[in-house]
Amino acid sequence: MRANITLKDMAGILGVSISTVSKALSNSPEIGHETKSKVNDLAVLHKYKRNSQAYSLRSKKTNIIGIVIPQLNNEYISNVIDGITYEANKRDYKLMTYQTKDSYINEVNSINTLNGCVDGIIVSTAIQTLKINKNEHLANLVNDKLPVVMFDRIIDTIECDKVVSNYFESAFKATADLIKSGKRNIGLLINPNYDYASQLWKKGYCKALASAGINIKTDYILQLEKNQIEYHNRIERLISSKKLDAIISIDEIYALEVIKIAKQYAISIPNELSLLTFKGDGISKHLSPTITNISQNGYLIGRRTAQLLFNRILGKPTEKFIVNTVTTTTTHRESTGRVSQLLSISA
Amino acid sequence: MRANITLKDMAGILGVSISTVSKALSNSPEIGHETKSKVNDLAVLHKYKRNSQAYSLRSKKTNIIGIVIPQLNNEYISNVIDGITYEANKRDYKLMTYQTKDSYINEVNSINTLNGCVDGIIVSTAIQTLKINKNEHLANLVNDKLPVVMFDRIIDTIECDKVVSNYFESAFKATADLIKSGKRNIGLLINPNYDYASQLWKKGYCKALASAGINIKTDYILQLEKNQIEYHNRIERLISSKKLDAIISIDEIYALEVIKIAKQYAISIPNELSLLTFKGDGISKHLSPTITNISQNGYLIGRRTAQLLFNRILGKPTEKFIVNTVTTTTTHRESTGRVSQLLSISA
DNA sequence: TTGAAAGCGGTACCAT
DNA sequence: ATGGTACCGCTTTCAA
Repeated sequence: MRANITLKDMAGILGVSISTVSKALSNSPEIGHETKSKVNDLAVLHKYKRNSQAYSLRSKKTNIIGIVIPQLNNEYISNVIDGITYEANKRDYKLMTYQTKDSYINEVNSINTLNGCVDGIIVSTAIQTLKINKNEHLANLVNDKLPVVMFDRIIDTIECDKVVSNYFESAFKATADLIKSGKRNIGLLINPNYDYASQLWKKGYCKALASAGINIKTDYILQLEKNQIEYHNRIERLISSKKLDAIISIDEIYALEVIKIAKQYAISIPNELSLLTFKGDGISKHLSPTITNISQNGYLIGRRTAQLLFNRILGKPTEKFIVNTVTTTTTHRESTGRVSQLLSISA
Repeated sequence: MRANITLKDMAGILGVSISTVSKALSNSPEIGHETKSKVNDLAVLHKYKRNSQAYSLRSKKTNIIGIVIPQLNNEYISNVIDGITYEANKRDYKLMTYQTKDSYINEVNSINTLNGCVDGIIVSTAIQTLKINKNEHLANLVNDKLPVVMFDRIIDTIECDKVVSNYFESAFKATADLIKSGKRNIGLLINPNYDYASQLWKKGYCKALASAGINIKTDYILQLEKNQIEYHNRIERLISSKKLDAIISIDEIYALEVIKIAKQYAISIPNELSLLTFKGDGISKHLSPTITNISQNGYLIGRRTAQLLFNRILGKPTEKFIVNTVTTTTTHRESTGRVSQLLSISA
């Protein structure tokens, strides 16, 4: 830790008291113009930076917010963090970011590390946490009155502000568009029910089919888990049956699997099989065929999430907790050629 | 910031002095067994956590290290951070991670935010910083005697420890393997010379060609920039000339571009064109064809980098700065079918 | 308008 | 073995 110049040093140099220097720097009306400019000049000259530890100790604020997310490995989360960073910088707050790699124990450890040294925490919970359904670590934060905001992978029972995407509507529209373009046998690749988004994707998908009078075939819905090896086989079985004319994937990796398997079985995308994916903003446009994708506006989600958190940290405490929904953006690409043509949207 | 129990509180409860409590908790030999266990029990009961601000103020250490990297959006960097996290947790250090999105001004801001509130900084510098060749923000850290370690995107003139991959050897071996399998017209997609790794890739590639007595064709070497739109056209021109029988790409996105263009020109990978990529650990195995890739061991790089940093922070100061090289791992996949068969390696 | 002093929560030296 | 005290750098109340 670098030894910066302190208020005491500056007071010594200028022959005034520490309190005078402190007040001058915070532009207190108590201090005369002359003194203020003397102090400010010296501060600039010596690149004075307030010691954040001392300030925190005194003020009981750390000016740090914690972020706990499953993985740092994609374009979307990178944008979320960018959005959070923007809001944090604006308020002179710093960030501590931890990834859990979707492990419960990592999540608990990260939360514990953060608790006590941050003014608020942003969480998108690990798959494993959802799966085993243990939330005390998060409930404790709320009990401790530490402001918490969850996004994406939220937990209903935790009482805090939340930011999500319009999963239901996205799935409904994606499905309805496919139906409009003549598809009737649409596969759905989602996560198990413990995943909040997947539940809503399923509902939106089912609603769209029902609205069109199409029977829901449960074997067209695959609730997959990435750490189970057989997920590949399940997708392969579904595709090789050749019953489908479209597939909606909630996950980019599953979509890549679909492309690989389709190629293997000489099924042409999009001629025989349309494909559309959630997530995958980073690579969808670089693949061949380019893949239509529904992307979450990560940057905006990050900003909203941070704004809600700062409202709790700095602001007027609102009574009710808010669930803020950010809309997704669909980018039509080659993998749904007919759909895109019909809707005459392109990108 | 949650109000935790303090030493003073505990001293009050137990009717002993603050110093006694402090010493008991740090297991000082000065304190009697009885007192120690009384104090420890109470600490556990009330979940005592040392106030890190107060500790930092006193000790002049923040127990935080800063990380400044270009982007958080890939598997590799996620693993690097995992490695750093492991070493940091071991020493009870916390992390502040900032991404620059490859912008110089973001990098300067991140560094400045971090300087003064961390005990050391790990940097992989932004493309723009390399391009405009401005380093004062990093040189200043070194001058301030703040421990710095750079990895991957390093800057030679900054005097600090560094961790890199064996770029030269990787490129040499990749090229030599392709030559061994009969390829003679090998394209190379790299970044401009300001990128340290690209320079070495080019050298390794040239050396391998020279060793095999193959003339180096400079128009087979494309030094691309992602933010320039024409990078796609340059790749397309190179591939559509149909002069190549193999391509080595230093970047995953360029490799995806190659696949797309090859498909467009009905050039079969790997039959007519072998493809091999650096980076891309996340998706190479999910594409079709699966892509042979040379991956950097992100986790290990993270650990080494952190170890070097902690040596400087905590340890015996070594005189000389170290450049630590971590070897890459080649995973042979479909995109270099013949090469992989010849070398009888698989994955 | 300026300054003295207390205190935030620890640590460590020096007494007892 | 235990306690008193000074101090880390800053903010803030109260006094001058």
